[in-house]
Amino acid sequence: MGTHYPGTDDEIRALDAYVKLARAHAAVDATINHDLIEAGLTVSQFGVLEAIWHLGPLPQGALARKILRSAANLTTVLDNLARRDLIERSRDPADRRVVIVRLTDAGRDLIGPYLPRHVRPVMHALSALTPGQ
Amino acid sequence: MGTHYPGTDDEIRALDAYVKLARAHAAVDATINHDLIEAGLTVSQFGVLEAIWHLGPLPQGALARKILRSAANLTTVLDNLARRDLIERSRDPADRRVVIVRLTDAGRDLIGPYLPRHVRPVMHALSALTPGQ
DNA sequence: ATCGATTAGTTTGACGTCGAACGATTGGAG
DNA sequence: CTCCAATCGTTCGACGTCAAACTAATCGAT
Repeated sequence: MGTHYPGTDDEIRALDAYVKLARAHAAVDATINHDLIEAGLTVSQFGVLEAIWHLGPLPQGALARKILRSAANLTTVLDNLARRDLIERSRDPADRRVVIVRLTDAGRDLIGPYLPRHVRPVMHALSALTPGQ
Repeated sequence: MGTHYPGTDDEIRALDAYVKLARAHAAVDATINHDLIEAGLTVSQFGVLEAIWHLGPLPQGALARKILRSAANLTTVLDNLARRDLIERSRDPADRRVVIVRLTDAGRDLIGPYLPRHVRPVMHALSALTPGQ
């Protein structure tokens, strides 16, 4: 974003820290993204699959909080996963407002073997970074 | 995203660090976003206005690199700013491929007085955060 | 002078993201 | 039992974001 604000030393330090933080996150995210794209997944999609892989079928609301997204957004992300038959949705019989999200076999096949492979790029991106921070 | 990966200590530490980084960035960004929304600006729009406020009229490409966005994306962001008459675009007579972006009077009126007010929330978000990091 | 390679921006298509408004369902107060 | 408020998820509208394909313009080598 550029730090051209002519403020006090404190202000300049704060902006600097923010820019560093943003860049660090962007750098790691870029690596992760690149890694995920090869599996045909976005970060949010991966988050969903990872969550239900480890925790089992979940209500949509819990899932949204888990991956830090809005309920509205999760609807979209799940639509895209469901279109590829990686997840399926079903009403909770006990409370018919609730939608339970579960992995399909195809989803399990995709995310299961992928998890171990995914960790390495994350570690690499971080190790290339944390010294500077 | 949740750290449920059952890996080595190193892997768990790396994922932890990543999650912390992501959350830190999200937290600061949320505060900044909230602050900007009151001015009716997105982060990218703010970045554009801030850049040309400090640096003067810029070619679109330079602007894209400055705010770390793709050229395609900048086209969209500038469209939205131009629709509100906050910036204007003109061809560079010396190289007619180049589009020069400049602030309008309305843009200057909006961003000029806003800059000092904008710094405070950033500092506040950061100071509430950096101890944990 | 010409033609191919390069560069600046735009368009297109796909996905993400949110807030606000909305329909369906549930649970509680009376 | 009835009705109203709260909750869950979807829809809608607006914006952001990128890669890839494209147009226009420029530059360079022949």
